[in-house]
Amino acid sequence: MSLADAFLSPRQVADVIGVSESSIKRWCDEGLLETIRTAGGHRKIPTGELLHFAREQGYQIAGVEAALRRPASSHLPQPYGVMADQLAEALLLGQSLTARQLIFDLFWAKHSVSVLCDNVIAAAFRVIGERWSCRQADEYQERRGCEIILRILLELYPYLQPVLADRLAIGATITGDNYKLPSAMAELTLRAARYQTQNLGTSLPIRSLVRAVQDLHPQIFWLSVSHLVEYETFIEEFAMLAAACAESGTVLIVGGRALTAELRSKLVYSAYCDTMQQLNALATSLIRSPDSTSRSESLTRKQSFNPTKKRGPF
Amino acid sequence: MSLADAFLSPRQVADVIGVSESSIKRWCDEGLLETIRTAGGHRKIPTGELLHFAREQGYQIAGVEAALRRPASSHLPQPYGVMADQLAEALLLGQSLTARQLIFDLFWAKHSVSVLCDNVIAAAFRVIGERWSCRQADEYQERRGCEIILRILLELYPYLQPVLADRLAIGATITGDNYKLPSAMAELTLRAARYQTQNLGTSLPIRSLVRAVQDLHPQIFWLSVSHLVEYETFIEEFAMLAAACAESGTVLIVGGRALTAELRSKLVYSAYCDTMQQLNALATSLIRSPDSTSRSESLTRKQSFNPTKKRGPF
DNA sequence: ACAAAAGCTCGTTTTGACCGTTTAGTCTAG
DNA sequence: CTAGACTAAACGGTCAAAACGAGCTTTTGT
Repeated sequence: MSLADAFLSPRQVADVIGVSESSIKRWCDEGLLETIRTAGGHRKIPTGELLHFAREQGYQIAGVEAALRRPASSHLPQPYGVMADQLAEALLLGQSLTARQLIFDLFWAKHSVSVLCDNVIAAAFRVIGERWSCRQADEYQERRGCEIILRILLELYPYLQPVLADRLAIGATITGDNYKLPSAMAELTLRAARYQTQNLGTSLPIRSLVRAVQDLHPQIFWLSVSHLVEYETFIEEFAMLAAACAESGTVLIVGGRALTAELRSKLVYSAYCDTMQQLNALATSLIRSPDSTSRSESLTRKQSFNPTKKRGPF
Repeated sequence: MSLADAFLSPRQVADVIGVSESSIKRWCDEGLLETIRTAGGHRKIPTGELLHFAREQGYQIAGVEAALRRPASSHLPQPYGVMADQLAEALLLGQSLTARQLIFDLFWAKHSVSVLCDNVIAAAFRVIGERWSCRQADEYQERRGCEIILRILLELYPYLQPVLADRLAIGATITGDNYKLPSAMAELTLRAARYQTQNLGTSLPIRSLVRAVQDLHPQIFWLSVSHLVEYETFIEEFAMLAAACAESGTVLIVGGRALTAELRSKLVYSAYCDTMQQLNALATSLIRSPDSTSRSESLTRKQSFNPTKKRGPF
């Protein structure tokens, strides 16, 4: 557990995934595994990179991982709708292991986290929402399912590629909005896009978010608005947040089902995202063209990332 | 972070970049790392030089702060107060790695999770609360710290003893109470006491909690009440929950700073816990004498687990 | 059969563990 | 407040184990 495990030698990596040391070295040199070199020229592989590589190549990692995701489950690529239904079922019943298996199988099958969030997790919660409105599910079942998913999402982090230096994204939800899941998915998506992330939590006053932007100067600020209590004050205070973001060169990305088109017309922001895939596309494009984060342009040019009318997970 | 971190020992540098102390010393002597020598001949590496070297070699040093925390100069078990202060500091600065290292160090040193929750985590948040009331800390810092701790606590689960069969504990917070941390600590404590746990989440209507008890028939139901909005209806609805617990032979354990002595006098429950250590003692005693959960006795005999007046973490 | 990928060999270089000795820092007694 | 005692950590040096690179052999997949 100590930090000493941050880097591994080729021998260690070879043992873990069960190939020869030579292969590891070759792969390192070919760039399949991101490695650093010691002063003397020895390769060092960051543990995170190993986990990412293992998923990429489909290698099973000896030990805990193998037990966690036994290949027993069906390898047939089921359509997302079916997976979402299965996940919804498992979550309603509180079967956290089944849910985890399901998510990990998909993740291991190299589905991107943004796709996973949109097509499976958000979809599952839409199913759960329908059941709930039909009185076929109780509130505690939905909430328990939410807690389960939140934990599973956290378990994915170690398998993501290492973060890029100087790429910070922070985010939160506003006062009165206690929906953790959309914000958690946004965080995961941005982390998968190699941003270092800090989740400030739910139900924070915009006043405090402004200070966070001023203190941390993130490249991205995500704001998830699933529930809105004070319409007027929100519009007012949101302007302060936008101003702070403009000031620090931060891209302000908003999302959430409480942001109706009518409300959005009264807000100034950098981008609106309906889905995690849009968020992913946006985050990736920002890395490729870092100049678009320049102070002068970040808030003036609204980006449109809303091609579909399908209700998003935010 | 203490100020005296201008210079590092070879050991510290070795920990940060993940090589042996010998290598660091060799590199120093070869001039790859510029070093100062003390009068007695010990090497001292300026932090700036380390950062420069790491950048040169491509090392990602995420855990500088964490490693810098090591020099504590003595393996003497620091008093909990000091640890709590250090943890509060790290959390306020958003240094998740430092916080994690700190918690894990204590955990590895075989401190029980309940002690850890009470004397370090809860204590740290009291410190943060004081800072906040003195305007020395912002709300987002407190909330970010809370998110960080929640994740660290989740990381501990894999290291706990397996659960005992047929020992289920579920819990939640009531509508309007969005304090996740006390409930999360309660869950961890019960899990450490070998209960299978299900956290239903925050801000749930008691009506739904009743249904959860009826559906799941847990041995324990924990209810954390940190914030109370509707005093009267709470008293009323709580009686329903107590009745449901009595019905299913569930031990109803309550806690939280919103439960004043005056309010408690109007409630019927199995036990009130001020601290996680009390909760732990209670949970353990229930396993040893499972007959005490029998339907007839569970709610009639109130247990007193409140020997101190110290404000608890609930 | 054949090309590409994986694994192996070998002489050289780097690393990390070991160990007896010295320094730094803390604690206690005068 | 200083002196001496004591412990943890750093020192220097040695040496076996491990990693390096380059070229060669075996396996795999079509």
